[in-house]
Amino acid sequence: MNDAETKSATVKARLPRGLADRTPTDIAATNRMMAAIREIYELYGFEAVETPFIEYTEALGKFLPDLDRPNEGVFSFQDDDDQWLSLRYDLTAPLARYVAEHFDRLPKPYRSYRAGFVFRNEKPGPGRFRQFMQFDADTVGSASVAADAEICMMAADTIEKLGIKRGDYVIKVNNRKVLDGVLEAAGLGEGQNAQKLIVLRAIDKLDRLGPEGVRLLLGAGRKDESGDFTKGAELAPAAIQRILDFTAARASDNAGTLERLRKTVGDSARGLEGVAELATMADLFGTAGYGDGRVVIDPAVVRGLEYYTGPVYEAELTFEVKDENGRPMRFGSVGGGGRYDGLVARFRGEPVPATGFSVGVSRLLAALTAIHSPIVAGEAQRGPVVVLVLDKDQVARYQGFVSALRAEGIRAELYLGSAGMNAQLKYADRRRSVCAIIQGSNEREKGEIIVKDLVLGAQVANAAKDMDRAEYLALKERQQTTVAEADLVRAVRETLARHG
RNA sequence: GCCACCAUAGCUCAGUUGGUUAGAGCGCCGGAUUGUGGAUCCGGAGGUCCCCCGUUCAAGCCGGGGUGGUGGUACCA
Repeated sequence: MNDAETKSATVKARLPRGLADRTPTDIAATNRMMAAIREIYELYGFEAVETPFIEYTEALGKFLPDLDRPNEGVFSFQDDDDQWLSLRYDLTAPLARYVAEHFDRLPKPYRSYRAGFVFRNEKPGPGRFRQFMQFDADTVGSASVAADAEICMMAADTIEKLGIKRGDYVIKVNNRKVLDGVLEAAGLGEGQNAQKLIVLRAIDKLDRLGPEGVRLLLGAGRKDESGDFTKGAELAPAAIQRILDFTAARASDNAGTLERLRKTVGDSARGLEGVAELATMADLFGTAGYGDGRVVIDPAVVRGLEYYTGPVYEAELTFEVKDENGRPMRFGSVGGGGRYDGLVARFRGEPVPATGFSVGVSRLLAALTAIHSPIVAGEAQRGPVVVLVLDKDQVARYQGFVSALRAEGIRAELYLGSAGMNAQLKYADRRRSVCAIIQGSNEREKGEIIVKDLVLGAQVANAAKDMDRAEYLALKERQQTTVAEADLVRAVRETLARHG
């Protein structure tokens, strides 16, 4: 095979878009985040459960019966019996399936948490991935808004536990029933679900498009800068104004917001029920001390998902995140949730109230990385002790040093490459090893080994940039100690102890 | 899906009105030191200039088409 053929036969190493490899640093940062979240969730009395990545598509509610295939947004494939399977796109639908399947043996209300990757076949962007990690907590079997309020407060605790300061985030709360009431008052009744959905999506864009953009979407439609036209909800001007009043109803405090909401829903019974729920939650927040800006009622929050039936919540970072070119990055919410009283009922036929919250771990990690947060910028782990190979015919002897260290529980490895001493030390440096073990013929004849302290060496090198070579070499000598082979473990222990 | 912009070494980029053998910095590998990483100096490897077609004596550069990427927008069940 000539070069050209070799080249064309080579597979290009590339990752599909929207997916990411995780480096040791990423993994360590994620683990720290997960541990923090778990600690709060368990403190609140939630217990762990885990479901698989794959579910029947119909269990996820993503099968399109009219088209006889799953929704495009989910990764799907057919089993050998032709049944459609899908990768889960969130952790809520699989939980609903789990609870329905094991209903009789679960304590009710059932409080559980779970973490894992979810998959969405959508166009990726900054903070948007096709595989990403979520960390959810849900209470199934309680219709009380106390369950919703608790989850909002836990969300606040969780975000803070992740090292985000009070004031740098906010948990926004709204209620779908209030929105329903507003739509009712605006003349949109039961049968107009398609239009309701358009309204929902339009309100969801409020932060990007502003009230005027949303007004267009609620009316005839909106043409964006690129000339693309989005069809609107075709509502009457009075109805549009009522909806915009609703989204702008947030006042300086929760009591003021509730007062405005009462006016906006008019005499819609459902709307008033929603306002009453929000009032009860506001009381709970106030009593628990979360009414200080950590949890606020914000009617502009609706969330895009259809299945929410009552309170909805969203966790937002309030500081601006910029990319390396200084441009602001749009991350969206770093968590959210709400009440979904209908999801379990799909499996059981009887209503089972449920509410839950989801932390977008991947998105949060991306945001924290972008601002160089110390939570995610922790030092990479120290590497193992590296035993150098100076004489290739002495490998067995070197391997013996490695075994002796491992037997004492000290992480150690034999250099397995083929490079010279220089490169071997570079390797140990790259591995962030604390020390390297060196034995050439001179030492071997005396039954000795050298323990070279790489951390101390780095410190000396930094402080010694402009000394002459002789001085530099003299200092270098101090970074290594020569001991008898029998003292190997003791000498390594001392070196490790010096650097924590 | 629609719109805009972009594509030259592992990375960030330069490359003249179209003109021989396409460059820099960083990184990587090696040496200076029988046998000592990170500083310094020296050397080396590394390229289908995204692909195809066209214009031309001549294309990294011009034209057309494609592919890929980025951003916005839509969709996000």
